[in-house]
Amino acid sequence: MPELPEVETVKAGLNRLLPGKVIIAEHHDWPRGFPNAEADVIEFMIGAQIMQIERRGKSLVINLNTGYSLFVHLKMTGQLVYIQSDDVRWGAGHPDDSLISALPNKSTRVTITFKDKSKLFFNDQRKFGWMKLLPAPMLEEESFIKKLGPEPLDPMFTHKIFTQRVRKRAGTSIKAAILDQTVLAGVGNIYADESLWAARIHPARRVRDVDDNELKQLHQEIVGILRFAIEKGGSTDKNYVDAEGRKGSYLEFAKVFRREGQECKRCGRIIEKSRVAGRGTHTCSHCQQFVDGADK
DNA sequence: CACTTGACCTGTCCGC
DNA sequence: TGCGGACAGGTCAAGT
Repeated sequence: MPELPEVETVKAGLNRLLPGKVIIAEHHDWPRGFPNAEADVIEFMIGAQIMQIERRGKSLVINLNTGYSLFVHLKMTGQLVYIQSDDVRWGAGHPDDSLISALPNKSTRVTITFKDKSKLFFNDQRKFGWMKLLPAPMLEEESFIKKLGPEPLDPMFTHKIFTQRVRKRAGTSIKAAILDQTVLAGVGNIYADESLWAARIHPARRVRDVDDNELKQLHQEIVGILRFAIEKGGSTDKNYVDAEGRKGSYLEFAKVFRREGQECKRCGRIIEKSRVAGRGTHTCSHCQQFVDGADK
């Protein structure tokens, strides 16, 4: 569920909290959550100082002063939560209005302890997320990063670049095309549905049946919605929290996502839920007409 | 090669 | 109340 706005929010929080911290210990109990955590690798993070944290698509890069970086993907239910040593949520079980009451909890996969006794917890209920410790040159060689498309919020990402890249997926649905991380990096199910509603494009339409003006509009909506979602701290559907355990509020402003059965804010018709590109998909059947191409 | 589907997981919800 | 199954959706591998 963490998509670009959520990961960007986590990144900003970590950048306020972590730089300068010195790692003194690492603990993990889910091997696939930290697949290269052998002792001779971990030694490159023990004693290391945290530098800047970066984001690429939906993944995070926590740079260390040893030349190594922690490469993290939160996938669907991953969280990176930082807790001061005197925080009541740390093991005390004091419920509050955040989603995090006590840490570590049963979803905690990795715990990183700093010299000042504060901790960073990597929690992941569904165990799809992972982190890897890699030297900078290997990070650039990671096929996952190499294949990622452009960053939507980069000023260089114009509607012309967007159109050119989306058109390479002519035979697939427009929703599948914008979810493809090699076309552009960072859009997931929530913002795909929201952008397509805003641009009045039915998600199941083939790319070849969507005209250039529509793609230009879609590009504008994607960029605008991602920026707005970052302002709102991202979307919390079930699990997502930022680096301090706080929920995001974008879904209060969502027009279609998880709003099936409600009235469309533009035309008043009922929002429907269907399945497109293998994902739950929310549309207004009036605002987003499904038009099949005249060919075939 | 282009594209779709299933696997990876756990927690929740729904019908019986 | 319990149980089976569907569903949630990011990414990769396997299948068509």
